[in-house]
Amino acid sequence: MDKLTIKDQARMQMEQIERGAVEILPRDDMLKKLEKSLRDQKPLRIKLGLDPTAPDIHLGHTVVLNKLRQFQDLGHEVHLIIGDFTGRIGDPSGKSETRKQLSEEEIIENARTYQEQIFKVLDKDKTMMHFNSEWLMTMNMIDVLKLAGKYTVARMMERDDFEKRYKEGLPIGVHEFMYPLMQGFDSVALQADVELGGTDQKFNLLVGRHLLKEYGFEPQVALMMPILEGTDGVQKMSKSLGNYIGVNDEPYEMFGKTMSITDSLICRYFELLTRVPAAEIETMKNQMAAGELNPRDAKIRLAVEIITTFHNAELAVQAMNRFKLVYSDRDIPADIPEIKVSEKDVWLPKFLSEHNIVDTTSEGRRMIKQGAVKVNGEKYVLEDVHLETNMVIQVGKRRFVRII
RNA sequence: GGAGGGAUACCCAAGAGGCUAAAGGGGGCAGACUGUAAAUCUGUUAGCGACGCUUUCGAAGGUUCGAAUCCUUCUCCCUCCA
Repeated sequence: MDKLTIKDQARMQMEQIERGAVEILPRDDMLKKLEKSLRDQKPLRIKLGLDPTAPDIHLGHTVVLNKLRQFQDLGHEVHLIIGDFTGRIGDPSGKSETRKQLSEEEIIENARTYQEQIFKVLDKDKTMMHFNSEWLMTMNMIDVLKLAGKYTVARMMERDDFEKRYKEGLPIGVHEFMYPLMQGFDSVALQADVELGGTDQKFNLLVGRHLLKEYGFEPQVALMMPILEGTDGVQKMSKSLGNYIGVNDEPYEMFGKTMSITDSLICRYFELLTRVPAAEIETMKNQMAAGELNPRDAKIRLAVEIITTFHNAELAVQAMNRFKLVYSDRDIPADIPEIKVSEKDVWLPKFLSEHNIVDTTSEGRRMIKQGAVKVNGEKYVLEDVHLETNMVIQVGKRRFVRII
């Protein structure tokens, strides 16, 4: 192992870097940068920009974070940029409408929450944090115009979402044109070697590459990771769509959400979210196709892997057991919320809404009418109920309370 | 600056004075089924101690026995022309 040439080492790094990546632009530059880094014994500067809009990180974000972690393990430097300044504009990427602008307090709070979660994946000691207000805030109008002059409206309009919005008659704020330029300027400020992003970031990443050149630096390489589909299997995972699994979700919540993904997503999740070797994933895929492996069991394993990563193995097993109890055995879990009552004879819809088991009394009535309510495991169709100590009320499959 | 067009529930989208708490689709929730919070099918999807009442069709006024629908003003968006 001592006699590996620099080219060989670079190739080995490249192989790891390419795993899971959708596109590396340009690939040759990546390889050259790796070689140079090895030769000069100087780590590459890997950049990732974060828009502090949603404070909660979900598994979709971790796809890119995992890749960053890989770079760290290969000895490179990770630079995270909290877009505290750009967050005030809102990234137009993949949006059919203009984003809300954030207040300063929101941004600070979100950035703080971000950091807490990010280090579940990244190595804190090898990560550098920046706020892009550091350099964007101090620019004056001349600097801004100079920056704006580096790109043309026509090229800006090439961007998929701008074009689409324009055609569909949806508004595009002029300030939104500045977003890719500012993100690109972040790369200039950092002199980034590589910038990571989802495939939706392609345009922004390439603008960064262009700007580095314009400002007389070595252009960055753009590395794009796939966008993870949410639990619905159709749209990308996002908090606003509600199809996400958050890294801060409780183990049981994570388990359930993982079990709710569509079967066709199982292998993809394994590939992008776990460290299960590719060969093993391939085997599972074949077994499922052949009917030898129940997709449910594959999902159980997936859920355990995910919870182990973000919590620990013990909690993962607990969550699994609870899930099996509730769904496979149709039983009542042990640790359900308890409600202390003084009144014994209650109107159930009101009771359920008062204790946040349903949102409104109307919904409560609906649930009863639909046969979704069970008392001590028996279907309950009346609206009035006489409560007793230790009585268990269930609404739907996963909402339980115990009366004490 | 001028001329047209538009805003409907969580989202998309019908409706053009009473039959509209508002079609249809998506999403959500529930039931059945099972292999699971998968797939499929079915139901349901403003609130209220409720065969009634209250709020809801960009906002505010007005016409009318009666308005999402007609009128006025305002806000926001789009298109074309400058």
